[in-house]
Amino acid sequence: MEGMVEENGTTGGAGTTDPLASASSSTPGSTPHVVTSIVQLTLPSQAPSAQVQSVIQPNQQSVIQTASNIQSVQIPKGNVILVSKPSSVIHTTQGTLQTLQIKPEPNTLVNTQGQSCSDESCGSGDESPKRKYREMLTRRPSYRKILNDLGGAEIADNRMGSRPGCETEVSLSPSLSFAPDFTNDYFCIVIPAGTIQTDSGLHTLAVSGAAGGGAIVQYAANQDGQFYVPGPILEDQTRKRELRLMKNREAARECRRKKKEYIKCLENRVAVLENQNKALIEELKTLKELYCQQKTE
DNA sequence: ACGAGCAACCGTCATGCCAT
DNA sequence: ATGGCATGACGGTTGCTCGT
Repeated sequence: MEGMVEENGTTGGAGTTDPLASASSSTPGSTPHVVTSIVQLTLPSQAPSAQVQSVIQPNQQSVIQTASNIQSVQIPKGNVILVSKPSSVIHTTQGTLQTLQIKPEPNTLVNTQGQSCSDESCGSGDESPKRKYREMLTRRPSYRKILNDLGGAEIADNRMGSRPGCETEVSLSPSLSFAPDFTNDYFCIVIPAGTIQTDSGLHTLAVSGAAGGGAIVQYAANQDGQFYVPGPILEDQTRKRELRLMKNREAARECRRKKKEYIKCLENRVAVLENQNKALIEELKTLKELYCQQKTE
């Protein structure tokens, strides 16, 4: 296990990396005990030039390293991961999910635990068609749960800044929506006439949907049949909704970013395992030949 | 040029999970 | 119990490719 020949794939920028292709297109070395291979890995939100390489070594170690600012992480199970980007999730050849937390000094030890991927059951008494349809679909374990199972990898809190221009639409019920008019300090015309039956005076209206969170809105009706909602109350609820939508928007962005990273790491793990498999097959072949030679002598 | 098909991305909603 | 966060699902938009 002394000789080392490397195979090195090439890749484009972060958006065009295909670790699977780069891994499968390579060929193992011809030296009998060579089981080292390099698979390129590009982590999301890195500069295109910041490529990452994954190396399988004879003792089945897995090494992932970037082109710059290399930090090494020794993993007890015989995996070595070199990364320069925090909050990355790496699958190693051991079949375990590795979560990485980069610390200032190199050779940082990271946790190595198995990944639990048990499905969640989602029973519910709600029998709405949409709910039924949703229940038909399987729900993956959340990335947060996976990370928690792994011992709590810290995801960098690099959220993007908020964007202006949120909607002002407020949903009152599945069939009602309106655009508040804040030119009036006290009441806004909110609902077309005829959508709700009412008598005169002030009424209360339950705001439905996750956005509203079951809030109660007071409203009044005029002779034209138009409904009014007290401005300050509506303004407050609209502000809360906008805040929530904004936060959720950013959360969705972050979630997608993590998901992409997770998928890339899975793809790279496939590439690593393929290379490892290839190398082991090669080694087995060599040992068989050696055995046959000795047998014939 | 134009429409269909597709993939990527985004915002929103619904809901599970966790901390308090 | 409740609020906040994370994420799956859904629908819409946009850009690209390809066939006509």
